[in-house]
Amino acid sequence: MKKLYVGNLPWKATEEDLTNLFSEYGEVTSARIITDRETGRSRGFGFVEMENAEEAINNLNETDFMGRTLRVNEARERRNR
DNA sequence: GTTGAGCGTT
Repeated sequence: MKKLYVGNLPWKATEEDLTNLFSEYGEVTSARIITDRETGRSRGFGFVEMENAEEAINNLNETDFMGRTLRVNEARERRNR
C-alpha cells in the first residue's frame, strides 16, 4: 500500500472528491484532507492511501482538478508525534 | 466572507 501526497487542492475539495478521483486508478483505502488544527480550515492539501498509487501519480499529477493544477506525489513519512 | 507553498493525527 502506498501513500500519496496531494497538494494544490481547491479549498472546496473534499476527501470524497479525492476518493472519487483516485478510485479511477485503484482502490482507495483512505483519503484525507489536512485541515488547520487551530482554525479548522482546509489547508489545501491532503493524503490518499490506495492501490496502484504510481499510476495515479502518473495520471493525476499536474492535471486540472476543479480549476487548479493538481500536485500528486508519494507521501513522506509524517512528523514525529 | 480571507489565503496558495507545502508533506498529516491519533
